[in-house]
Amino acid sequence: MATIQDVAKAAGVSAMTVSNVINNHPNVRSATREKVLEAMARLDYRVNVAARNLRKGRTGTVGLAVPEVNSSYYGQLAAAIIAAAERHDLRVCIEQTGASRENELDALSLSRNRLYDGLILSTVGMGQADVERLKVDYPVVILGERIFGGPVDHVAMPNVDASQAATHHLIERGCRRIAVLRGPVTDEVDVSSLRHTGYRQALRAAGLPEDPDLVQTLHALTLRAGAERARGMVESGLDFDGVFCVTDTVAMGVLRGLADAGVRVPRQVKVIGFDNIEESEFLVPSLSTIDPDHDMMAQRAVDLLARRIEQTDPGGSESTEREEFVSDFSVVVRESTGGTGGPG
Amino acid sequence: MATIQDVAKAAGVSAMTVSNVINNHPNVRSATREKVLEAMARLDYRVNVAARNLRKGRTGTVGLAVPEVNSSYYGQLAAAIIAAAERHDLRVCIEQTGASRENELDALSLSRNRLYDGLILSTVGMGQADVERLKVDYPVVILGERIFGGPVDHVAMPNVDASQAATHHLIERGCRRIAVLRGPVTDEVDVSSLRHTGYRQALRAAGLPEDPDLVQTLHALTLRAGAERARGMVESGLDFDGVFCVTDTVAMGVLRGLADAGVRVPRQVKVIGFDNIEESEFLVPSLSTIDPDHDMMAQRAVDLLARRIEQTDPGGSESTEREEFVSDFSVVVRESTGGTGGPG
DNA sequence: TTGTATGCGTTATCAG
DNA sequence: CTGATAACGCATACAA
Repeated sequence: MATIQDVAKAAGVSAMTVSNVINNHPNVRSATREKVLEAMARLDYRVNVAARNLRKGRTGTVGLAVPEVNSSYYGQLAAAIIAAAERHDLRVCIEQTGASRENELDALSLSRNRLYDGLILSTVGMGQADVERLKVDYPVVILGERIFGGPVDHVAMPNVDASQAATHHLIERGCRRIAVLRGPVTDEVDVSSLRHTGYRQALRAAGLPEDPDLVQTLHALTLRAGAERARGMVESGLDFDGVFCVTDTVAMGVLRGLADAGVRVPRQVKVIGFDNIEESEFLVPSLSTIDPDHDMMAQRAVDLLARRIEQTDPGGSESTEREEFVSDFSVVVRESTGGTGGPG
Repeated sequence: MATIQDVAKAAGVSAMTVSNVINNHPNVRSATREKVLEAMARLDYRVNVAARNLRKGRTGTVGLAVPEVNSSYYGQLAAAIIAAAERHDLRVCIEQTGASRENELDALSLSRNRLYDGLILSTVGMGQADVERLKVDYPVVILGERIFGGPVDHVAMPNVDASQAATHHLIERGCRRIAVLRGPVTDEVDVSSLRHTGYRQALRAAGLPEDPDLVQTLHALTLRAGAERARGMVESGLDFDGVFCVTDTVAMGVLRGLADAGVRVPRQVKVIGFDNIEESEFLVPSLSTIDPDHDMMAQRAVDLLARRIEQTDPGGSESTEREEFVSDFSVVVRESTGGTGGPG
């Protein structure tokens, strides 16, 4: 493999000049530049990123720690983040944490030994008690629900408000006995608890009672769990006419489970989810849901991280206050709540 | 940031000894080891991976170039590959190529400037004409359909056989006018052409005519394209009683489109897909499909790549013949072809 | 068992 | 505008 030295020799210049050409420094005569470029092409020169990283103290790569990529939600989030990072000339390396607190702390505390310039961490296992662990000396952006007021930038969804809006939408459509399908109860503030809170607020605002039987706790927010629970709810004779699912994935399972149980959606039961994953529009019936503007969230998370990374530069700008960004949202009305919104 | 030198000073030993401790070399007295570990902990020492990479000429990271991660299929593939890579102590960095030939060649010819020890490349844009470009001096494994007999290891699906089996299944179930929904016709051997071939073989084997009207070419293998085309087929009065979709994503769209058009599946039309993405089981009706054993494919791809990487080591084993691995497959019968296979 | 010296390939500094 | 020198942090011969 040709090095800068080899190129320099071949072009009859110094290594420094080659480096200047590579990095588009202005002070290079175009004749010299030509010579160097020719030599580089001839020797098929490639920069050695490891050497450059060592010298610059920067890798041009950020880590993205998410529970998994093989789910619609995180897959789409990852894609949006990769795209946003590209605009900052950053690569993205994905770490799968499996939603375990240990793995999240791992990704955080090591950040893979400074393999990354910064880390975007989607917290679903860590909690408020771990907030101290966020005090690390490299750029971190938290993407998620479980940590607030931490020492790092934070991008979150409007979970409570949006869930209230979703539930309110069901009420508007005439539902009076609305079930909520949520994840396990922990002592953390997580996606489920926040969205559950929004659900309760909507019931209260409408003067509807909160029936504990209508609170359905799943062991995991999966297709299968949603399907099984929906079937179980019908078979057990539970009286309900609406379902608010804390994720679209669960809602998709619920649609399947209700179909199994012979319940018609939206006629007998209306269903709404949360996330607006791509598939929702194409289900039968198409799924009403909350759209939290993922692209914007991804963009902001990357922008914040990139800013922090720049701040660690020698000539970087002043360190600024920690930022908390909450995305916008909208209610997407489709067939599962009586809308007409199938695809196209 | 503490370096090995700082630790050495703090522990009263040489940098060499610290290095030995870090890398678990045997020849260190345990007393010395303790001292060093204590100093490392006290200074919060982290190895500088850039320096180590430069020194070792190896990064411990492999690239995975796929068209996108925000699709069920590639998301699930990526997850499987990340998991398999972990077993080899390799990190995975995902490059999204957007299915463009240029980006694929890019990922290949640079391999990001030796940022990766090797590359798993899912080819959907490159073609046989680009086979020369695969002659690079670092480990590459091709995952896909469009390149055969190339100079690198190759992991592929049993596209033709499996598609024949899928179509045969429709025939068995009584279909006589079976449409195929495929991607754009190129002059390459790609997913669509191979699976289309399998479809034709099944028709021929059953003595069924090949009606060109039943060959439906989509501009893209997306949910929307599938849905729109299915609707169009019904509205145009096309006579068909079965659909073979070259991917589950398209099939999912088709189920939606047929529902829009008021066509009952499986009663009036039977549908089968290809890939067995996770969602297929939970659709209404659940989707029959081909399961090509993705985990096995991912595992093999990573194993092959890891082997090549080892071979580039100074003390590495002999270079071996290029390998071509074709996965197994099975037909998964669910409701969309009259099976009972809903979830649970 | 531990230490010394050297170089991996690049770029920042500063001198010419 | 170009070049010499040094240093980034680590790991490896080799010496002690």
